[in-house]
Amino acid sequence: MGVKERRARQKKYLRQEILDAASELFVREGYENVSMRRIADKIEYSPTTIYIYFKDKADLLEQVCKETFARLVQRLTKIMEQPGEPVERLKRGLIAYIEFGLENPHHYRATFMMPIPDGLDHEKYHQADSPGMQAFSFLTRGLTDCIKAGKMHATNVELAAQTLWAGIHGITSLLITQNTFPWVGREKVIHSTVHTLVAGLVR
Amino acid sequence: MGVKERRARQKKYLRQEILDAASELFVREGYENVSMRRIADKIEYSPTTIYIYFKDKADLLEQVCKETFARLVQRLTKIMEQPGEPVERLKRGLIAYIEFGLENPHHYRATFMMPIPDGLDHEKYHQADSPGMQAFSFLTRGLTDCIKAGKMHATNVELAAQTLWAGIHGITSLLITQNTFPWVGREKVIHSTVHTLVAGLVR
DNA sequence: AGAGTACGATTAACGATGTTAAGTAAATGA
DNA sequence: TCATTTACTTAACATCGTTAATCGTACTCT
Repeated sequence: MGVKERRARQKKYLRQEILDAASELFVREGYENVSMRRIADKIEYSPTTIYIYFKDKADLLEQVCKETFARLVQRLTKIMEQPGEPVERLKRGLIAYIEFGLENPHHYRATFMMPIPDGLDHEKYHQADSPGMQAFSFLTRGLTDCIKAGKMHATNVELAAQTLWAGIHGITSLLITQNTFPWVGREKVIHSTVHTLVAGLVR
Repeated sequence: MGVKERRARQKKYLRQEILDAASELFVREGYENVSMRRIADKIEYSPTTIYIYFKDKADLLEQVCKETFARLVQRLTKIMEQPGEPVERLKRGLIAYIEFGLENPHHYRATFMMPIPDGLDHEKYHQADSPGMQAFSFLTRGLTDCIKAGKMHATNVELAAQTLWAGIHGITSLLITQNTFPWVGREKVIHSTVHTLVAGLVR
């Protein structure tokens, strides 16, 4: 009776293969420069096959990004588990977020720099279990840790977290899109942003 | 002999008409949802006519954004001319920038949230006279005003300006793309971002 | 005034895109 | 063994940005 299962396994395998091919192409050339036909060529299937496994191109991208951001969550978890001074830990988390975005510019762009599709997924998009939201929740956790340790005044944690997010998203996205801008130095401006944000909050 | 001039005037007129039509459509529906044919329909010309006045669709968008950002520069100039406490003035400028971005989300997205085209315009893109750079220069000017007034320590003005830009760009772009996110309140988070940034810098 | 020309604008077409409908062939279940 | 489901493909549609070829006319020059 293991037939059904074998088929399901094969199906899952091809799905993953599509995901991998799409991911590699998206990473290398960017979402809008990759066509469904190119992805299909890469895995040596017909273009329409992809539509059996994914609703459309946007859905495919969404799944690819989900995978990628799960890795970010993993990385942040590791940082937050480490002991030590909570403010320094928070800073390390912020920097990890930024570096992750710069390592995966196309995925980052797709998840945080694209207009949310017109579909009525208004709620679905910011569900707590989505990798994006999970990553965000690390901010509030890191902040409460700082407050508990008396390193920060407890005003409005949610507001502070959103402020932090804005800041690190800002430098991440700017470095991605404006990479020809005469930055004073990538590392420098990353550090300065993180430092300024935290300094502005601890005060 | 005014013939040449009349023709030039007519040409300029149509060019402006294309610009206006494109701008309105871009604003209403976003760059990628507007086709050349739609723009042509709106002004009741053939699609190919647009190519007489603009190199391609990207060029058209660039010119549209140029126009829009000239308005931002105008607004910032007005703010910077006003007398008063320089830190407060800087803050007003930052908020004006953010509000401008939120008022013109499609243009803002086009100029600051899109990957810079592969063309070798690496230098052309960040020329000092481009509206984007002009807007940025207000930051350094606002900062030096603060330093001169003794309200801020003079460390690295350029670095501080870039940090500020990252921050205000962050909240602007996030509010544009993640408009379904459960923000604690648009005004609140804008104010918090601006406040945190300057607080982190003055210290 | 008439021939030549330059130029604004158009028609037609190309290649590529995302996506759907219809069809095929093989594996499955009765 | 025959019907049905399943995985996949071929063909096609509508639309896109863009180019080439062409048309018509207002202008220039002799």
